[in-house]
Amino acid sequence: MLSSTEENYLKAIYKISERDNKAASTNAISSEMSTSAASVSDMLQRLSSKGMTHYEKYKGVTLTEQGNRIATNLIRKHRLWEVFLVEKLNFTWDEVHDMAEQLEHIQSPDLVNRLDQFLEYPKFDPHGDPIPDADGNFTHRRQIELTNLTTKESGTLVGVQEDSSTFLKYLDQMGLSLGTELKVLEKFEFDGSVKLLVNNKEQITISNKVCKNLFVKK
Amino acid sequence: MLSSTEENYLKAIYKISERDNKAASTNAISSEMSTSAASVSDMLQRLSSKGMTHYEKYKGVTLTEQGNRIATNLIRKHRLWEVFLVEKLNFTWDEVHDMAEQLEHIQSPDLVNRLDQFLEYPKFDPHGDPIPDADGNFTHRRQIELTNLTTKESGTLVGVQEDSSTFLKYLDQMGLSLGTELKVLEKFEFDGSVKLLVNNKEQITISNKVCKNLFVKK
DNA sequence: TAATAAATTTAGACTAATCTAAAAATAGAA
DNA sequence: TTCTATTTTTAGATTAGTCTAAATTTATTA
Ligand SMILES: [Mn+2]
Ligand SMILES: [Mn+2]
Ligand SMILES: [Mn+2]
Ligand SMILES: [Mn+2]
Repeated sequence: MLSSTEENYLKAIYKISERDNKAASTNAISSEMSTSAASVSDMLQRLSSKGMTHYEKYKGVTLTEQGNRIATNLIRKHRLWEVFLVEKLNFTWDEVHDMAEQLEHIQSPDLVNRLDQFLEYPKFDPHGDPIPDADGNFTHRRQIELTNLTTKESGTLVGVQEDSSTFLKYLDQMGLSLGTELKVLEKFEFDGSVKLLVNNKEQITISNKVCKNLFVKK
Repeated sequence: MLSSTEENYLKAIYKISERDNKAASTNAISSEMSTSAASVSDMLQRLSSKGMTHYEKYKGVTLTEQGNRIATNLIRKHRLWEVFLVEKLNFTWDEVHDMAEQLEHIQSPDLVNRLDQFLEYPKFDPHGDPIPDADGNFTHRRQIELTNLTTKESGTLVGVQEDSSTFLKYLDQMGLSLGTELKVLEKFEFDGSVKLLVNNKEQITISNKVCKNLFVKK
């Protein structure tokens, strides 16, 4: 059985490996978790001795099959709890992450599966992220960055990259939520900002940085 | 903000003070929590320096108003989560305690109240224990120990003292659950065991020890 | 390729929570 | 009331997780 701290390291390693498609470096983990590189280095040895990671000094870490299974299950729990908080307790999508960070560490052989059943097996969380099933399989969704749409192309907002509260509240204010229909009216070369038609009604302009954090389906 | 460990100490102190109607002794806490008396002694000083307890060396501890508020809220969270697990996720009453022990430590200003609303403000948990409201007020229930019923008296089972899984499973096997109608047919002086009529149907005999753990309402 | 910069690991220290063993204080019995 | 048993506290160690500073290794650049 792992501590919450160890579990968080596994999640960070999973996230980084997935993003960069290579072994997670000490510094990358350190910055992801806001801890010192020294602490990370220390923890990597412990996780390896517990069979959770493959680790060679100075070369970074990857998850073992067991480590991967635990990380995936944490993501499953995190996202199912987020669905619960939004669907059943009526929290907004910007409020749930911190609670889910705690709830994902609840140890119980059965709880997550009962929750899954209670929620009727949702495939995506409130931020559009896929929820792995009990075997760790994700539903793959063909989604592209909003920046990849060309002028006059349309798409549906299906996901966000960031899930910080400030970013999500900004989206709310702009009238953007999952399911919103978007049409690219104009792309400004100068700073990469984009003028959009939202749900065939309002026009808004958003920065390149915001665009990069939005996923759409054509 | 307190650690889970500190919170557990407050709960133990609350429980003991309530049961014995006096300051909780180091040994009582030690045995309640299965830790050494030395650890307890150490923790009591820390909790006092944080303003959670009134503590005088060798005299035991009581909770301050703040300590009491936190302990009560922990009990509120624990019991509401138990209701959730039984009512919504269909766990049985003997399965939920350990999960609730973890869930009660989730920190969120709002979660417990949303949960309370979602569950439609239950007044009692699956073991018949009262759930304090957001202000810390308990619904008092006039309940008596089954041992206090005399021969030929009847009552409804409304609560259990113990909530260990083994005890609850035993009750299930005997056909006893909250709401069950009981009539005392005979009391055996020799060992304090009692013959009962259950729901005006079956007859069972239970030991004195079991009796002491059952609460009924006449 | 050699020097320098960056990344990583090691060394040593700190805190929370725990323990055992020893010392001190309180309570109970003679 | 004095001795003894019990309870409680203190002393000293240990482990997980963290830190800063120093040492080491790897990568980059001249
Ligand atoms: Mn999240
Ligand atoms: Mn999410
Ligand atoms: Mn319980
Ligand atoms: Mn209960």
